[in-house]
Amino acid sequence: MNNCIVGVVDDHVLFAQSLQGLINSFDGFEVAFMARNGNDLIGKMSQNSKVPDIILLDINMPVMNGFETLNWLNENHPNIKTITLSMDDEEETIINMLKAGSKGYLLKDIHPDTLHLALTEVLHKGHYYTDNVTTALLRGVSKKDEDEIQDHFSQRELEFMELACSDKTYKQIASEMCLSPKTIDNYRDTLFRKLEVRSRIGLVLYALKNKIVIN
Amino acid sequence: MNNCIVGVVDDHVLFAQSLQGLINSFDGFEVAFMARNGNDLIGKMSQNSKVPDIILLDINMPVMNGFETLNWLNENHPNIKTITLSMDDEEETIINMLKAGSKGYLLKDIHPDTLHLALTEVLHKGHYYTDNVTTALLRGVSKKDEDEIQDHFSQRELEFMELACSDKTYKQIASEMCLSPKTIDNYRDTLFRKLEVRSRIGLVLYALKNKIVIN
DNA sequence: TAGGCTTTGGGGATTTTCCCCCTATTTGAT
DNA sequence: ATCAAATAGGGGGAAAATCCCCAAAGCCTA
Repeated sequence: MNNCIVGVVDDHVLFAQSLQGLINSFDGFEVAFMARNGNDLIGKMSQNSKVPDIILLDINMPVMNGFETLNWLNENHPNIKTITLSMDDEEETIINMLKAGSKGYLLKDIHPDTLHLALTEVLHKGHYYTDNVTTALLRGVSKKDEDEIQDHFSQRELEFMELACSDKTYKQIASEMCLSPKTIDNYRDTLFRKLEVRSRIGLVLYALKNKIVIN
Repeated sequence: MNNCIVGVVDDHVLFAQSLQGLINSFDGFEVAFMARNGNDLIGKMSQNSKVPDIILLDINMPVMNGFETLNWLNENHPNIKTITLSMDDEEETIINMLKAGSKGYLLKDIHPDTLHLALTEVLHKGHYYTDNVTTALLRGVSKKDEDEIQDHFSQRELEFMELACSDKTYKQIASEMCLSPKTIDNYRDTLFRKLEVRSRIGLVLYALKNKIVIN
């Protein structure tokens, strides 16, 4: 059985080197090469004959960051599985990396055993998702906090927004809200200005993106 | 230290009873009551003085199903944590239960140890998300498979749909696609009929819901 | 009690969208 | 070789949406 080849892409030399030592100590894993950013990786990938099975990828790197690197890998080496290894636990960052196909998202302060487990799982099952990943994804599907929404929109505006996110004309919305179409005109205009959009489509996209209305 | 009180809501008597036996055998857990569906639960909750900490909830039940029951619990007993226990591993079902606030989603054929772990984690951390949950959520944020999309829409239609999901007029879209506005009219009409929608909003909602265009 | 916000409504004009109708070329499949 | 799509385009009209303007009642707060 051959070793699982791992690549490390991180601009923090000290961290990357200790990571290499750690991974080489894992049975069945070996670090084939290290790169300081995406550009460096591209260079090393074209020279090196050993294509890695798994790449550990930092996000914040100069020249070419982790997100760009991941997209390049998807295009050029779709079979390589990547695990993001970052200090950033911003929800949006996590989701962006997952959307781009990262097979795992680990914070840098995890226990070495977790890294070992992650590598093993990604190698055999194809992915390893920790709690932070699921939590981020979960917030992505659920409605924003009512209180937070109500700081920015009145009750009536919210009702209108909800109905605007549907295949209905304003006339129909007006009658559902028991209002004159002219009043609906008014809510629309107010929201357009408030959200700086120029069309109902813009309004709908805003409402969905910000989880004010759930699709 | 008091035992963690567990409620079981499931219409399969045999399963519910063996589940009760299993949970009672776990150290620190005890089943306080069982209900055959949501309605039954509501009745028992009003009589029983012992409010459970955790409720194990089946989805497919007569009279009042798991989803409705979960929403009732959210309204009336927001502190009770629920774990869904179902045979259905449909992605949409999973996501709906999670949106409604289920703290875990287990398939009925899991190992007893997993149930024990789930109960313990939900009690202490507030949630227990297995791989099936994360996978379902992940598919919810990522674009549908290109091949599958292309079975239903032509390349040009997809380009148009992408642009239609933005705060732009058809005139602007036409010029971005280097087409006459009349041609855009045509793509719109074709898609409206194909998707059975009556407005651009409907088109946008379809594209987003079906992950054809990612927001 | 004055100012501000929400809610409600209207006038009027301009665009945009929607919904039919129609033609023609190209390309791929049967 | 023909038929079915995809692609491109057009005419014309009705309906909706957009974008200004404005007024007034109600309600809360400083």
